[in-house]
Amino acid sequence: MKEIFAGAAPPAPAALAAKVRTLAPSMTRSMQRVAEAVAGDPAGCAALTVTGLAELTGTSEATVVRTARLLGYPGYRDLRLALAGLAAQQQSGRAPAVTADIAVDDPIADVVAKLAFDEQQTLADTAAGLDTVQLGAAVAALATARRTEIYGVAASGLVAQDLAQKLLRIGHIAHAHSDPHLAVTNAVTLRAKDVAIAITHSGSTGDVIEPLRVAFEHGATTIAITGRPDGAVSQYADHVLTTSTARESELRPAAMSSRTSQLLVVDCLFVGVAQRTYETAAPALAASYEALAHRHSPRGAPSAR
Amino acid sequence: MKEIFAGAAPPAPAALAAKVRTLAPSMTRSMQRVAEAVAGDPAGCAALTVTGLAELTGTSEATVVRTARLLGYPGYRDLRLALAGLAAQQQSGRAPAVTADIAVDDPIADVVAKLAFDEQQTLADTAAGLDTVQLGAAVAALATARRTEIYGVAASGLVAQDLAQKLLRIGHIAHAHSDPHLAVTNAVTLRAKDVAIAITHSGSTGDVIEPLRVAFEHGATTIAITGRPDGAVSQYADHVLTTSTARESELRPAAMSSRTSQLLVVDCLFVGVAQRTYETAAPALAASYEALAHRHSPRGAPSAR
DNA sequence: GCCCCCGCTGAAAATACCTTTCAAGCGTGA
DNA sequence: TCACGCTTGAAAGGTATTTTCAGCGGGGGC
Repeated sequence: MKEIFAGAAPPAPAALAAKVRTLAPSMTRSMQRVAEAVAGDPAGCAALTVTGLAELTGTSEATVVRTARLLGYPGYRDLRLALAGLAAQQQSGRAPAVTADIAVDDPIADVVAKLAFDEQQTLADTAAGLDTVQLGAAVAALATARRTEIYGVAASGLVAQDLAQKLLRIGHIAHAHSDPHLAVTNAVTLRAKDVAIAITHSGSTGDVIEPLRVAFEHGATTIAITGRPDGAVSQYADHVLTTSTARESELRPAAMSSRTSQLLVVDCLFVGVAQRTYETAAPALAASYEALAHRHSPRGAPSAR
Repeated sequence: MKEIFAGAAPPAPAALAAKVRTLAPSMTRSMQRVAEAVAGDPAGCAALTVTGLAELTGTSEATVVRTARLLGYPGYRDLRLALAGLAAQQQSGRAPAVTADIAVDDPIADVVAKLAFDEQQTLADTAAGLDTVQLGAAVAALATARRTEIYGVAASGLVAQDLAQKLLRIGHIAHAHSDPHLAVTNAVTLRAKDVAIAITHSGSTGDVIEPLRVAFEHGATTIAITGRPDGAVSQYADHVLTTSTARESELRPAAMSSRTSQLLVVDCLFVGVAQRTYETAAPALAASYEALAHRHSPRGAPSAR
């Protein structure tokens, strides 16, 4: 896992707020205080030295440096540079206005606006935080895979199915599994050149980790799509793709934004694979479209208004 | 000199290139070399230490510091921070290239950016085009429904399942159907006070329209979620919720953006229902969360590194 | 034409800042 | 209750930045 992180995370430019949210759960109390200060006032913190930030957050220099490391920077110096960049970006217009939580008595129009905004934010965070090297490697593995098995339960199960559906449409052998027992028995049959993908927001869903572990130990290439790259699932993943974590609330379960984030990652995988296998993918897409045409009413497309 | 500058010039944020040009005439040869390097490649210079920049420009540390002072910063450290900010601004500035279609040879990073942007656009369009009156009526029907049946096939089938999962979590009786035959036989059993929802992007998917028609004729309240409000499905829908239609391309099937749009609508329905039934929904959500806790490894986050 | 003065320049010392180490404190599970 | 392991901050250690200072080169006066 060490190696994964070492190779994976070049300093993040704008994805800092997202990264803080992603990693916050795995932080200690003092580190969270530092991370919070940093995410809350990038400009202000960029002006401070290690000692200054340590005093501001009531911690020590060592803790500040540790936090910087956890966020993926070599040290505080580099975090500070990124902070300055972030501050400049925020300054120049697109200020990420903090959206209020959805309340019980919000009118329906507000609900629509808030949900749409939150999901847009989630997409931006995910795109910013996605490691394109890992993504590229995952795409390469998928493009040359003999077959692909995807494991996910509950909300992540739907994402798994979505990916399977798409890959099938471009002629790839792919299947999604929601049943943990069947998933494990399926994983046993995997070999090198096969690909296994686990999708879990928490990174610690046993029912999904287990099949990935089995696949990993049988020599398959394994990919984890998770909101917690430091979670247990990453142990058995050759490639880790990180989804963003938005704050949740009572009326807005985590499943909602994690799903949005996961779907974006899955779409990226799909498009990547389609690009790499364009010769076969393009005709396959066209053919599947053709095959479904008769399922729609004869005048399938009523004239546009 | 110290005092003069300290009082006079607050650090310049983005006007650095201009400042370099303005002050260039008053600079000595070595300082000009430094200033030139800094103005020419802010990002590159931001990555260098004093010593590095001195070597790069063939000068000494002292000269670099002097140049920084002349540009209005207390020292090189602060110039470097400003440089990082400038680099970040330039970076984020050249973003609007993402509106183009995804091409076969796009690098993976572009794919991520374009997909994220497109989906954000889809969300905005959907939110803008959603009829809150219809939405409110649909929510009202769902909130008081005895049970809810949701019909959708292929990609829309996953959206149907997503909604069913969510409604179940707050104690509503909901079920999603992908099998057209079972869907029809299920629709036959519906009565008044039951709700049927059809999800179809094209608005003309026979396999989904048929069960909705049956439900409609049996007196259930019917809702259509479709990208074509003038399509055949609307005939049998008491409430029509319109999803947005983004342009598609060879590598970006319509299913992708329609799914994003449909999910937003479904989330709005869910949150609306949760609001209206808050008394029972909140405890139910908490309980389902609790019930799943043991499915995750005891300590979700192994210690860092 | 030669010499002296002035200011630019870089090497090295001095300082500030960042990083690492280590032992004490604290919470946690047995 | 005790022991263990993780978290934490103080202080040592190292690196980057700043300052100092002496050398050097050019330009003008004699």
